[in-house]
Amino acid sequence: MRVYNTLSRQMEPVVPIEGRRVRLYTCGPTVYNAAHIGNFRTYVFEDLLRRYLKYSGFEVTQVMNLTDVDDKTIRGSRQAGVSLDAYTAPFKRMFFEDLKLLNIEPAEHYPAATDHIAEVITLIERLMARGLAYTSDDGSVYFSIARFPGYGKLGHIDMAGLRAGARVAQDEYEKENVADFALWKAWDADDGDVAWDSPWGRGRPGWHVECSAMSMRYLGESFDIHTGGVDNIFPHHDDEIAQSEGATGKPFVKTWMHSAHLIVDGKKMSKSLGNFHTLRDVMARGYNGREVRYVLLAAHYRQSLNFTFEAVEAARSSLARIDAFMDRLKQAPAAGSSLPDWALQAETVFKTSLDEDLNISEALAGIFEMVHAGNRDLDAGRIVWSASQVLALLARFDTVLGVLTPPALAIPEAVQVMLTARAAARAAKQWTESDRLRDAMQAAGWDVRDTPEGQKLTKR
RNA sequence: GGCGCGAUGGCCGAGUGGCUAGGCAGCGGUCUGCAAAACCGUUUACACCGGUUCAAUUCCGGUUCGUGCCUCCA
Repeated sequence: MRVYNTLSRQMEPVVPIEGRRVRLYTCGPTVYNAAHIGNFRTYVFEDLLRRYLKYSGFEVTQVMNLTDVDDKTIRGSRQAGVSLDAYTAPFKRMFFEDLKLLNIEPAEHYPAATDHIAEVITLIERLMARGLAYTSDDGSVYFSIARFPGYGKLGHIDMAGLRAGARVAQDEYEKENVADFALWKAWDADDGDVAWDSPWGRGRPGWHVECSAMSMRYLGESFDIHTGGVDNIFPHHDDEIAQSEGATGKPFVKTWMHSAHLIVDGKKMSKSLGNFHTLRDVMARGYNGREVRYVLLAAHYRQSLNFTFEAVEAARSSLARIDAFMDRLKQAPAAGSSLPDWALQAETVFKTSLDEDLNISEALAGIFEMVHAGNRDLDAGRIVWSASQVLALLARFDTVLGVLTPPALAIPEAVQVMLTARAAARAAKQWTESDRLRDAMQAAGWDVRDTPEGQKLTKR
């Protein structure tokens, strides 16, 4: 398996530092609101990576952090008039619910920043001891980028060429260099009661430092893969490299992987354009997590993805096609004991495609070609292969894709009654009554079609 | 200004120096009481201008348009 490493800007083979275990750190959410579908694009990409590593025979230890203390969470809790914990708790809960809706496999660890203040302080002390950090008069601690050679290597930022721009806050005059970043922020009135004791006085951690502290705690000082959205390359991930390598003197991360952004209707998602969607917004329009997952999954992770409701509709139809094929396989007579050639080919395509930087589009194309070939055989009654083995192969694909298993159908009582009545009407060849019941079920959101095995229901 | 990415048929989205990606939608047919599903067939491509080459959607240069980052945004 090869992946694109942002650090080297090249494709590189995945070779774990230790044995077959891949240690993976994935930047998680800041829990100050409901995550939007753009966030989930990244989490779905990370889930694909995790699942495919396992499919390829690696073991995975994944960490996803929860940022539960920063400017936004503090501001939110103050506005709501509740404690920081009380403010972030529901967003944490909602985040895990959303992961479940999208069938994202749980990581091994979900450390929260507020539970790791001790680790943060220890890390800052190491940086102080090595002369890479300094305190300001108000009791904040900054990282000195001038004392860390190679700062900006991930984002390929040439610090000499940076414009001293409008986005540098006015009140940060205490820093030696405008690009120095806070490791520890001294308490001020806006922080309310959010503060921890430290050797430098009361305060709270800077943003970047939590990721270094928590990744080292759970994955060690050097680990295999670190991921996030492209916007995190600089400064966040470059700052992590500076802090971590500055403190340990060891390489921090071997491979950096970044997902491109999602756009909506061809434009950047923003609240002012009215194209800003949370997962719940999309589901409120009648789509399910599986359909959304398919849309987010189906495009290559380094390509920006255009999210439209038309695409969700297309995802629904595509999935229905696969569902119908799997249904047919379940009904197929027991015949041969091995896989047909077209299934073996799909397996090869699946592997060679995903091996090459997770080329999901090609892998899915391989599956659709398999559906096509399988249907043709089924129509022709040319079944000299084992349907159950084909189903088992699809199930193995699904350990990676997580979209092939349709949600269980809970048929409402009223629909069940109509279904039974319609079966009777059909037996008596009362077509008018049969059609009336079909329309009624359709109005209730259920499509019914007639097959040699009887009626089949599909939820719309 | 610096460092990047992209432009493929009605829509989404792979890929390749010569050989049908795939999905959705459309059209014709088979099947069906009628449908649906499925299958078969089928229409619409590689932004523009040059160059390299026997051959360019693919490589190189330029143009246009879009887009990301450049100090706490996945």
